[in-house]
Amino acid sequence: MPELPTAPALFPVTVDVVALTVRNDVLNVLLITRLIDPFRGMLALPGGFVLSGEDLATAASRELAEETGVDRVPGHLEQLASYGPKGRDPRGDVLTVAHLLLAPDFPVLSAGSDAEQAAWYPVTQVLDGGLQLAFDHRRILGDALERAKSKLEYSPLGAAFCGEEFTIAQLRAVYEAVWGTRLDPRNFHRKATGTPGFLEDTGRMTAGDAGRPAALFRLVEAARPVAGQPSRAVLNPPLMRPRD
Amino acid sequence: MPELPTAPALFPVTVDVVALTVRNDVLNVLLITRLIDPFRGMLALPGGFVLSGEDLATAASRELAEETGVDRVPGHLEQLASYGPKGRDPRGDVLTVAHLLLAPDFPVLSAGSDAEQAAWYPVTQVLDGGLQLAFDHRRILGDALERAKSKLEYSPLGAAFCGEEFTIAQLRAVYEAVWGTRLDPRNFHRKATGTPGFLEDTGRMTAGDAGRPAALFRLVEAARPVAGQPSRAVLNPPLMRPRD
DNA sequence: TGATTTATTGTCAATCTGACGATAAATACC
DNA sequence: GGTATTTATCGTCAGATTGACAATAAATCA
Repeated sequence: MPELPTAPALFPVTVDVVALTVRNDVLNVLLITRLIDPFRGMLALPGGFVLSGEDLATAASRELAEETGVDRVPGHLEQLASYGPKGRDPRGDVLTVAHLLLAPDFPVLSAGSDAEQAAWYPVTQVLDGGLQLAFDHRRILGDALERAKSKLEYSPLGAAFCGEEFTIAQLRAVYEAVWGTRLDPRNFHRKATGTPGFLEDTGRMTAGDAGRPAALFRLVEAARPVAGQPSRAVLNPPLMRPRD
Repeated sequence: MPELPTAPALFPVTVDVVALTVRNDVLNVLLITRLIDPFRGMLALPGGFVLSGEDLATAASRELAEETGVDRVPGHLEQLASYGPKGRDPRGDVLTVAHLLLAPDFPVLSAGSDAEQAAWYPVTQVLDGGLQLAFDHRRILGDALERAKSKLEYSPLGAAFCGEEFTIAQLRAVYEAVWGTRLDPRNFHRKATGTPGFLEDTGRMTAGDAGRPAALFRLVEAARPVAGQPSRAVLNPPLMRPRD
C-alpha cells in the first residue's frame, strides 16, 4: 500500500448479510423488500452502509439487528467476500462486503408499514425459481450457498444451524437441507458421534416427540467457532498427514 | 442495502496481495520496502488504492504488475478477505481487500533506487522471526497462510505453485513447504496419481537431475481453478456423501 | 394391545491410509 | 567401467473408514 498519490478514489462501502437457516427441513435465506429506488419493491439481502469509525463485523451485526430486531448475533457470522465497486449499483461505484450468517431459525421483526419487511424465503425459490433479487445479490447468495456447503464438509459449523442442544437427527436435517441430499441416519450417527472433538453428550433426552427419544448433544466447547474467524477443520482428514 | 441516507461515509479502498511461492523448499512471501511514511523503511505487502471504475481483481493484478514487473498474473489469484476500515492506518480509515496469489517462483523487478523494491522473504522469518510488517499486514499474512494450508487439503491448488508441468516430487515439496511437514514420498505418489480428475501424465520425463528420471504431470484441464473464483473440492471425500 | 415411528447399535465387504520393503533408473565417485 | 548413491515408483499388509443394510430399543399412535 503506497502513499496517498494525489487523492485516492473514495467509495461508499456497504455490508450485506446472507442469513441462512433451516426451516421445515428446507434451507431459507433472510430477505428484505426494498422500499426505495433503485430496485424498489424488489427483494434484497439485508445490509447497509458502513459508518465511519466502524468495523466490518460491527456494521454487519448492526445492520442485521436494525432490519430484523434481533438483539445480538443469533448464530455464526463470518465474512464471505467483497464485491465491486464497479458496476453493481446504478447510482455509482459501491463496494460491498458480504457476510454469511448460519443460525437457528429465529423470528424476524414484524415491522410497521414503512419499514423494510424482512422475511425468510426458501433458497431454492430464489436460485432456481422466479424470485429476482436486487443488485448482484443473486450471485452473492450463490457464493454464500457454495461456502455453506463446503463449510459443512470440513468444519463443525453445521451445529451453528441448531440451538444450544440438538439431536443427531436435527443435525442431519441441516446437512440434508444445505446439501440437498438424503443421508443414511445410521452412518451419519456413527460419523457425527464418532468424530473426536465434535459433539458432546449432554446426558439429556428429547421427550414428547413421536418415536424413540433421542439423546441431546452440544458442540464441544473447543470446536465452537470464533465469531468472524475461520474455523479449524475437524471432520475430515487432509489429503495426507504429516509423517512426524 | 438501503438508500443513500443523508450521505454515506466514503472510504479509500486498497488491495493488498499476499503472493506466496516455494523457493528452495521453503515458503516465501513477496514484500516491498516502503519508501514513504507511514511505516517508511518497513516491509509491507504489495498493494495500492483501487481506482474509480476499477474492479477488485483488476486492481490487485494491476498493483502486482506495477510493483513486480510481471506482465500478467503468474499463478492463481483469489480474494482472501477484507480488513478495516477502522484503526489500521494512522492516516485514517482505509478498507483493504487482501488477495492471495499462489504462484511458481517468478523473478521480481529489480527497480531503480526510487522505486519500492519487491523481494521474496521466507514466511517463517516474518511470522516467527523478527521481521516487522507495516499496517496489519502480519495478521493478513497469517490469515493467508491459513487459507493456503487448508486449500491444499481439499483443492488441487497445490499445483498452482508449480509450473505447467511438474513431477510428483515437486508437488510434494509444495505440500511440505506450505504445511511445514514431511510427507512419505510413496504414499504421496499413490494419493496424487490416484486421485481422479487431478493429475494427467504428459508422457514426458525429467532428465539431467540426480537419481531416476521422474514422469512429468500437469493439472487436468477441468481441475484448473478459475481465476478469482473458489475452487471445487477434488481431493477429499466429504463428511458423508449423498445416498442417491 | 399391537402398529408405527424414530433412535441407536451392529455387521460386513470394499476402500482408503499409514508404515515400510523392494525394485528401477539415473548420476556421482573412484 | 563398476559400484555407491540418489531419487522415483511399485507392492504389501494391517488397521481405519465408508457405505449398505439388518436388527433392536423405546417412545407415540390407533
